[in-house]
Amino acid sequence: MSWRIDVAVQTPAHSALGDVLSYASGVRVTPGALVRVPLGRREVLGVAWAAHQEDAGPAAVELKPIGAVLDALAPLDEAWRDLVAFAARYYQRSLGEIALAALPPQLRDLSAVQLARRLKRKRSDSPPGGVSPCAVALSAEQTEALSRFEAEAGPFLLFGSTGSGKTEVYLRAVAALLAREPQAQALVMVPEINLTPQLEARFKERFGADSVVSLHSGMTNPQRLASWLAAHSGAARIVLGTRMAVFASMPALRLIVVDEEHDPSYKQQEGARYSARDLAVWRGRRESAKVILGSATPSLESWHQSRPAAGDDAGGRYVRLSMPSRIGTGALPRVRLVDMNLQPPKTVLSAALLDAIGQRIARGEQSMVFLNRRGYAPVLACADCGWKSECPHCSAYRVFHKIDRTLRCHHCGFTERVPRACPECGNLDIAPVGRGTERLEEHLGELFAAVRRPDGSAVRIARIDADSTRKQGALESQLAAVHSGEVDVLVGTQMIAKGHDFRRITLVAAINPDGALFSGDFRAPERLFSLLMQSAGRAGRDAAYVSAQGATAEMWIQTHHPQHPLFVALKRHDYPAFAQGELEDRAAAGMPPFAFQALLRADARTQEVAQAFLGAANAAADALAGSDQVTRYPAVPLAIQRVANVERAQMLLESASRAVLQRVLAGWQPLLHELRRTPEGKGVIRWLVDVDPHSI
DNA sequence: AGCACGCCGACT
DNA sequence: GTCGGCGTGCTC
Repeated sequence: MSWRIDVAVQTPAHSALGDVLSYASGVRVTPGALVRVPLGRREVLGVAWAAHQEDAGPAAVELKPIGAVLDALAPLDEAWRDLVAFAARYYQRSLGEIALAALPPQLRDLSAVQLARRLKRKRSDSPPGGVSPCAVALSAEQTEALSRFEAEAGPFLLFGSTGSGKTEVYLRAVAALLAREPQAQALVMVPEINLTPQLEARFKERFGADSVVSLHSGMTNPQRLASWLAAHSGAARIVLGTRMAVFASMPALRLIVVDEEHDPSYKQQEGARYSARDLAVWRGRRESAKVILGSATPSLESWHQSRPAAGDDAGGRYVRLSMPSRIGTGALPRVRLVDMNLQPPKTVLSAALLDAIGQRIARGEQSMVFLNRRGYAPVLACADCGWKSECPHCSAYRVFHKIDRTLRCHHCGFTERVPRACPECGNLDIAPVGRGTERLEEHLGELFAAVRRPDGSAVRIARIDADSTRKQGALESQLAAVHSGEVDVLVGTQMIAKGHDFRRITLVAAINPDGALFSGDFRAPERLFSLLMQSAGRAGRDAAYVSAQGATAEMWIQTHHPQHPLFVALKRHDYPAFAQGELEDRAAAGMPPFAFQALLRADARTQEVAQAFLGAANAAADALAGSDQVTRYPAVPLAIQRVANVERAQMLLESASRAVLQRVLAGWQPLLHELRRTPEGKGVIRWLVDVDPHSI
């Protein structure tokens, strides 16, 4: 008796190979089993997807025999395979690409024997797990949210302001689950690696170190394999991780938490461009696991999808659980708008803001100033001939980093020492234009050089951004310095606005947030509002500290548009008002969440070649059923049109129906593969489809 | 994606 | 005369 086994292997999307490759086997291989199979001249890891019994008689084609079956490991279950299959289909990628990316990288290199040995070693330690009860009393809002969570099916949108105690709700929900069903598993996702350690600590404290494993790209390969195996075997109760964790194999999954669900990092931006938040909701429904999406500023998609009260059928499918109040007495910080139109021209820091920071210094409190631009200045320019520090490989300026006197391209990494004189005309007068965090740090240093702290010492200014935290452990040590009070004024990018609890900060300032108000990206206001709300949440987290100081926590915003509805809503901490306004605009303009989008992008040596491919692709789509219900916009260059000498162009597709858009995309895929072999496809370096794109 | 094959410039 | 550049093509 012989079998044909269909195996998902890592076939790249461009290869136009089928979703699965078929191999011969003398025995049936269980779907979901990990196998090693020959592919070309090498042997690769694959996941058995289906087994077909071959009729006796001559085989149509001679199949290569399957290699080793890694049967020390339980096969990936059907629910997991369904999730992978759905993600592959929805995001227009191959099955194998998603499946293999979802497995720990080390599994690819391990032989069957090595894996068996590893598993034997693992089994020896026995994890006893005890849930330590929590002494903290719940607020009325938390109690209400939890009881509705227990009573209803969800999915739930936990709309809780910063400091309202969302994490405690997650912990209780997990605790209740494990009390009811000790062998159950919960998946908890956070947007960034930086945020895992403190959450991990809280979960381990509550549920025991052995019950919790982490899964994110900052871990070493052996660590990731160990965590993955613990999840897959069911030994781990709680898996805590970043977006990749949505694909963790968890046979007893009953609960999924997506914290800060609005965060853009849940959308993968390269390779398979999936949204871990959306997949989490899909997975929850498929596996009957309850899903909680938590945020103080939900994505407009989730907000639109949620209904405010029980039994209210208006709105969407999500149950909205609101926790508007901060725990304890800490009031939300007062928002102060500085009208920059009334300031002297070229003001960087208004006098009123400087005064407020000075008062904080005098009282021994901390301030945080953020600016979304790292480096010293975004451009270096020649006053004489107009030369600017363009990157020779990208359509962008190289940023001036004063610290090491370099010009660095933030897109391709091209770095050179700053020229002494203008490379065009030899003029020595080349000057930085605009400012980044480095220059802001320097500027603040000058402004406060003469100021003394209460004990007579000099004011201490620190900066946290991607440059200052490049080294391993640098972020942790810099955060620790802020926590221990070694810093008076902290300067940084949005990195400092997310998640970290700075208890002694009583002032947060956004220096120049206006860029996002009128940018071409329709999601920019949503991101700005969320960022400012989160930043405001950094101030005065420690209510006891703030009131003991007699201080008021404040969020300062310098803007040329103080009447902008975004700021008006922010001033009142009124996310619902902001969301309503944005949703009305989106509805009127026929944009998400009222329409569904996809991008086709092409990269080539020249813009013409890239656009010609998109043009041909557009024409090819005419023939597809449903294409009349999909608006196809003309091909345009990307905002940054050239990166590392590659020209990039894209076209947008939009439809009121997700299903129709999906159907068109699915039908398009083979046509796009064919196009590559036509004259219009020659010279295209790569093309890719981005479903539900985040930035367009 | 890998990893081959395949046809043109600077080296022992 | 070879070593090696990366252009094109294939992988059940």
